[in-house]
Amino acid sequence: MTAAKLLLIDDDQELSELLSEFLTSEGFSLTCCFDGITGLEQAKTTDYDLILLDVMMPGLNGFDVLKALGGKHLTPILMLTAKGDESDRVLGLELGADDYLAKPYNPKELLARIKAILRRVDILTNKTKSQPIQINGIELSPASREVTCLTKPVLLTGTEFEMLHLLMENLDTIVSKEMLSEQVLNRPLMAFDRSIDMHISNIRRKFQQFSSEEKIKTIRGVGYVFMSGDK
Amino acid sequence: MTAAKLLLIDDDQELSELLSEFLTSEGFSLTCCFDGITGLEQAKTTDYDLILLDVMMPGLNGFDVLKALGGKHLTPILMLTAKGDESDRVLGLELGADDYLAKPYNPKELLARIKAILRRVDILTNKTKSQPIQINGIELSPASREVTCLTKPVLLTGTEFEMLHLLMENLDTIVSKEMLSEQVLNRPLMAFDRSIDMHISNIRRKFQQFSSEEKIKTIRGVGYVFMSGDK
DNA sequence: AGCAAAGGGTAAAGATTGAGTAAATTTACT
DNA sequence: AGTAAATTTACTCAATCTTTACCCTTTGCT
Repeated sequence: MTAAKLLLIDDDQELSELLSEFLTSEGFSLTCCFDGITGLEQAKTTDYDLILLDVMMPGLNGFDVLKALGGKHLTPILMLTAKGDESDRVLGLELGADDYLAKPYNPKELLARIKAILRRVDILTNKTKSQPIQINGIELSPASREVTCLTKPVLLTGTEFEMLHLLMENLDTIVSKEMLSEQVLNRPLMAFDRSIDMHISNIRRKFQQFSSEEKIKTIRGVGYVFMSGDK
Repeated sequence: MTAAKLLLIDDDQELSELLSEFLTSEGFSLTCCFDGITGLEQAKTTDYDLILLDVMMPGLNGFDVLKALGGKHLTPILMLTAKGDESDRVLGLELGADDYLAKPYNPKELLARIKAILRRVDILTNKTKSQPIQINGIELSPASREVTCLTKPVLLTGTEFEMLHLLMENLDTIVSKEMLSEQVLNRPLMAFDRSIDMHISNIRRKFQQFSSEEKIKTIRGVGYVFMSGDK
């Protein structure tokens, strides 16, 4: 696994320094913010693997940041606090934190908890990616990278396969062009990039001979949806 | 969400009883095992959403169970222990536990931690899509960008969809033209801009064939309201 | 009531944007 | 080098968004 990107939000610069050194030596890449506002800004603009969030901060405190991020942020959050207060812990977890560690903490335990969270994320995001998907006569098997339509094989290129896979994983849910570009082509979507359109076009063509009904619906200005079609 | 299935592995029957009662009252479905071997057996044969695992048990202890389950079990594990020993916690987390709570614990905190883990799993397996909105026979699904009126599809353009979405989210609440312009068209409202009026007009027209009653009410000089209509 | 002014409804025209795709080019792999 | 795949180019066309224009309704004033 490539170095996980962590975001540390803590007003204690000295402690941050120490922690930064420790975690960097453990192979993480760490960004530090010393107040809630810049921390929140960072969290919203950059995609981190995990956020370490101190509760006690002047201005925007940890709970405020948690609230501002909303309940469904994708990035896991580990809260740090000087208080050992239990109701505090409960509140943090209810607001959307994933774990809670009281200061002063053992760096080893912090490390272990960070790893535990990242491992869970890793397991869960890889799990779905290996199970075959069957929808409406189309079967896609990630393990063998084969796709069949009504049991007959459909020969897709690697990118076409991944694109179809991502769409089928998100059945009846829009997958934006940005998402397709980032997840499949591994680069941000650029203006006037017609590459995705091309691949979609090719996928559609390869399926045409088997079935006339269009499974991949275009959502103009947004992306594409793989439709289950049972309406 | 349907009731999460939990597995409790703890040799302390009395405590298990209490915990079982508490968690059941919180809407979980709980299975108890009183030793490591049966616990391991259960964990392997049935698909639980979360395992609560006591460390101190005669025979196979919590760590042994953890090891036996292997590093990449899909089910998250929360360990419970009488010891507050840090190295113990670190060991547990390294062996694949997702969280660690020392006895005696506050039931509220346990509950919060259980929920935090389940929420993380939920987010990562992305079952938490943006929820469809249903009002008065009209259903709007943000995920697939589809709108139906009395189960029949209504074909809206992107802007029309977003405008209706914003109005339906603010049921019975006025949405100003300024708001509509900024949120949907991404620009400040200008004098003599009739664009919003046009879109509203088009939305109304597309719904006319299904129902005569007007859902979108005009508030002269201010904006529009989507009416729940039950008065 | 009468009137003027402002705001909204909407058809139609015009402008703009985004998608489809053939073909050419580049890239990546053998 | 040879080949398959991916990307870019270039062009068309269709969807859809905006503007215009005209009419109707409401509001507020005398």
